[in-house]
Amino acid sequence: MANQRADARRNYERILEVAGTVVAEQGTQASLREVARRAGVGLGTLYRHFPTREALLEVLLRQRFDGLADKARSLEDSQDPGAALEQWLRQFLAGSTTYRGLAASMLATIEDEASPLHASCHAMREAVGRLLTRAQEAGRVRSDVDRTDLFALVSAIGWLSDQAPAMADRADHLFGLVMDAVKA
Amino acid sequence: MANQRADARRNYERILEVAGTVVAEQGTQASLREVARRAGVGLGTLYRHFPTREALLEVLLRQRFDGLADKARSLEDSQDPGAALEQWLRQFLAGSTTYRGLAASMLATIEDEASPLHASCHAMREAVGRLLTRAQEAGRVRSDVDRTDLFALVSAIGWLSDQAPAMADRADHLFGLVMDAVKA
DNA sequence: ACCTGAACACCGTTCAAGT
DNA sequence: ACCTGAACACCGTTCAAGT
Repeated sequence: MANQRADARRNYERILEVAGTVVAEQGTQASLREVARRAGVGLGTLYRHFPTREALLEVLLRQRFDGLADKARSLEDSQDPGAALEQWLRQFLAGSTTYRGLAASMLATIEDEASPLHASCHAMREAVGRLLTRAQEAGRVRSDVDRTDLFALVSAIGWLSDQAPAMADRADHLFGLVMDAVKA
Repeated sequence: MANQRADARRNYERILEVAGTVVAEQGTQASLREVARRAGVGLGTLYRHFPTREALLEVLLRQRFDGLADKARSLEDSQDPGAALEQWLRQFLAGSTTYRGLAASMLATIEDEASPLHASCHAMREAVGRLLTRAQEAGRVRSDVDRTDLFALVSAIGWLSDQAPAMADRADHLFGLVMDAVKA
């Protein structure tokens, strides 16, 4: 990392920066060719740094997961565990609708034990697990619901928001329904 | 329709038949080139009969919607309106997980007033609307839930099933949670 | 070490040329 | 009237050639 050539490091950073922009514009299916083009870099250079599209997306996702993990930890002291969990899930939903395909990418990464982001996800999963356990112990959430159910249902609402503006408009309502489903 | 050339009609039927197979194998994103190839037809012929991928999928979807509309009508006489609605939604879910991308296509078509399948969808929507109203009048379903909420939530579970085997494995459980969400 | 872009094998879509 | 496939403009991915 530290001992790589300066141009290589610059290219890496530049690709990531441009990828962030292009993915925000076009979603996770954005053209990698266009990323290379706009980064002013050869196509091979992009592939050298990020062998797969996943590898590129994963780096973009890492900050997102770390931020969500921090948020979960900061909510652990809340006096109202039910509200704390709901607040965190709402933040997760908001984050997963930033661009098209993100909800699917996040869900895939969360459930992928082999992902390079496993450490980062693990921290987030653990923190959310504690929020969930506390909410369940307070009798606010059904005991037959686990973390994965929550990630799945909220990601699904994120996906719905991608499908049509009419769906995005009722995302709040659907989120409310799902929260009611989960409550004890 | 009736006065078209015999070869044209044969091609139309052949393309549809092959498209059904290929889409079942590869999902809604299947290569149209491969459909034409396997149908033994020029690429231009496929485009002449089906100007867009949507046009092709729509024909494949039509039978599905008609079948679901029939099913809804047959459930209208049930003594248990809550169970009838749930049974129909379960069938909708089963149907929407037949191949990858189907849940998204169905949801898009249902919500698209301009679709050529509008008539077909309309019949289904009306029938489901009656099932829903009866369930609500029987006090079994929340009054703040509409048809679109149901289509959205169940399609979302269909989408989840596409994302990973682990999700497909818990589709029943998630369906149960959503049903509880919707109940009065 | 690292970068570059041509090369390959695919797409979707259009349209001139055929029958 | 309809069919065909070459042509065009894109992809993702690899890799020989350069610095």
